[in-house]
Amino acid sequence: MIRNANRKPVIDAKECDISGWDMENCPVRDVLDRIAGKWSTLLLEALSRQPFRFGELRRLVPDISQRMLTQTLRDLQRDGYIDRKVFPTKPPSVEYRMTELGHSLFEPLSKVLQWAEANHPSVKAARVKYDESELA
Amino acid sequence: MIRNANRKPVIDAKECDISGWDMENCPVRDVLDRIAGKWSTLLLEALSRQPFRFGELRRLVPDISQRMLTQTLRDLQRDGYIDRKVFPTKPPSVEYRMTELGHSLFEPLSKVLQWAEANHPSVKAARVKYDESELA
DNA sequence: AGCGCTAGTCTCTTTTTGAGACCAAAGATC
DNA sequence: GATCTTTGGTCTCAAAAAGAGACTAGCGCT
Repeated sequence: MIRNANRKPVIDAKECDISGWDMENCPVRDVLDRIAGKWSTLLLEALSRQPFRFGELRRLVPDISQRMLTQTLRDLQRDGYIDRKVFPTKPPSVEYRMTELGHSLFEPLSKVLQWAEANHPSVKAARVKYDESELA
Repeated sequence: MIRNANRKPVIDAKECDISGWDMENCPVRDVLDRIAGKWSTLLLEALSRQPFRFGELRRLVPDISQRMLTQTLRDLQRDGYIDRKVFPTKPPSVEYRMTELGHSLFEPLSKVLQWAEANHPSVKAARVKYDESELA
């Protein structure tokens, strides 16, 4: 006998909210939407090591456009992860340096990076397996 | 005396490569580009608790479009973080369940989520401060 | 005189994302 | 028995975001 699709859901959505998930004004989303960008993590990793100047970062991440570099740095600065310091040279040079807040964020974040490095083979294997099964 | 902007860079990009950063075939980028999406983390958090069906996830994350839900789930499945199980009901029902790999990823990832929740006030404060200084 | 360096901005094109209609078959409702 | 709902999607079109590349200004070097 085929079960009805309208079987009872695994759990009601409202119950899940109770278990500590507030959709409106969600802190996790608010914070993560910023560091989840394509370039944010990369820049944070670089700056976690030491301060860098704009051009250095550009050379360090060759396939980032100047536009996105500027924008991502500004976003990170706005959220308080990095400091921007302008030296009154001609032409002016700018140094980006990770703040305390940035370092405290990077601590757990680096664990994810380590996981990524360690489990890259598993992920690649999963992809191959998926693509093969799709092909059929 | 004003320093020349052509002062020696803090460090040469090549040196940074030596300290363990391979730009081509970078595992960190390859893995993170997937979980860095706007929705991935949200779905992983939900599925880390328990399996959910498509419609349940849609109701749980109300502002995701069906299109992006489908696509994100497929990406997560392809990378081996979740399993997709179809029940031959009419209409068919589909259950998404986190794999072992997914759980092992979520362990460090949840630390970042916790950080986000804990430090949300600091981030919001930083934004206010930044916006005020920009306003001037 | 001409080139390169600095840290960006501006514009244009391409890619990604979002909103919503549409699907087919079965169950529930009226 | 006609209609409405529900399932898990796909398809199309519009809007937003990202990428590519030109352009800026003042100084040093050749």
